[in-house]
Amino acid sequence: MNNIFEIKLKNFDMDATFECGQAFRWVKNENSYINCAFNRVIEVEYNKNNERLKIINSNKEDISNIWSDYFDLENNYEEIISYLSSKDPHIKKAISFASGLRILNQDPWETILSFIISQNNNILRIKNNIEDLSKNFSFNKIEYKGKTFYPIPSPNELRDLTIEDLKPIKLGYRDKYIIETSKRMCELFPNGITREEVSDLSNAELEKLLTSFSGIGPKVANCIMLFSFKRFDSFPIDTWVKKLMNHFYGFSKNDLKGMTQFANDNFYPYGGIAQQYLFHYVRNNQSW
DNA sequence: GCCCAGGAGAAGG
DNA sequence: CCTTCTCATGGG
Repeated sequence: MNNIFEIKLKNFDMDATFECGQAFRWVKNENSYINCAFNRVIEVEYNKNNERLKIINSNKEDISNIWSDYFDLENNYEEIISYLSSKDPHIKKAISFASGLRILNQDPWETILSFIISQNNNILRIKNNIEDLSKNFSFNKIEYKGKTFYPIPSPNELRDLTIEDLKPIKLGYRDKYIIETSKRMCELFPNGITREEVSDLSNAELEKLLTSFSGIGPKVANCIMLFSFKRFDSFPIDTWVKKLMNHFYGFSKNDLKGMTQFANDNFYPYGGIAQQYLFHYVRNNQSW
C-alpha cells in the first residue's frame, strides 16, 4: 500500500492525545483512531515497540504539508517534558500520569467553531453538537471504509443559516454566536483564516482579534491560540483549571490574572502545554 | 428538583 | 474597572 506512512515518534499516547478535550472528532477503533479534518479522512495507529506513528489513507504531500505539522513533530516533547517537570512536583506528577500527551496543531476554523460550542458545555455534548452540525450543513462528504465522514462546515456554508435552521442541532444559546462569527469571518478572512495570516500579531493582539468575534471570550480565545495557532504559552482557564490552580498553587478561584501570571512566570514558553497535562490529570484521576 | 459542564455577554455597581 | 445574572441542553 502506498497510502500508508510511518513516522518515528517517541512516547506517543493516542488515547490521551485524542481524548483529552483538545480535539473532538477522533473516533476510536480497535487499534486505531479515525479523524476527519482539513477536508480529509485519516486513520492513525501507533506501535509502542518500534515507536512509530502510522498514518493511513494519506499521501506524501499531505504528510509534509498538513499532518507533520498537525502532530506537532517540530516540538521536542522530551525536552519540554523534562523542562516542565523540573518546575514543581504537581506538574511533574501530572506529566508522568500521561507523558505521551501531545498538543495537536489543528485547523483554525474547526478550532474556533469547536470552542465556541464548548462554552458552559460538556465534552460528550460538544462532540455530538459538532458532528450534527457537520452532518447537516457540510456541502461535502467523504467515504472511508464503508462509512461516511462529514467535514466541518466552512464559514461560507454557515453564514446564511438562521437560528431556526440550527434549532435541531440543539446548540442552545450558542447558535447565534456561530452564525454571527461565520458572517464576520467571511468578511475579514474571505479565503479562510490561517496561521500565516495572523503570524505578525502578538499574543495580546491575536487574543484581542479573536475575542472581538461573537461567542469568543478570553478562555475560548486562548484555546484557539493554543490548539491551532501554535501559541504554546497561551493558558486557557476553565472551571477545571480554576479548581486545580486553587488546589495545587493556592490561587483563589476568581484570581485569573494571578493564574495567568503564574503560568508565564513558571512554565514559559510552554504554559499551554503545562495546562493540558494538568487539565488531563485532574479530569482523569480520582485522587488528585 | 438540584448541580455541573473546557464561559460569554449584558447589566449594574 | 469589577461582580453578578442569564443564557440552552443533557447527564449525574
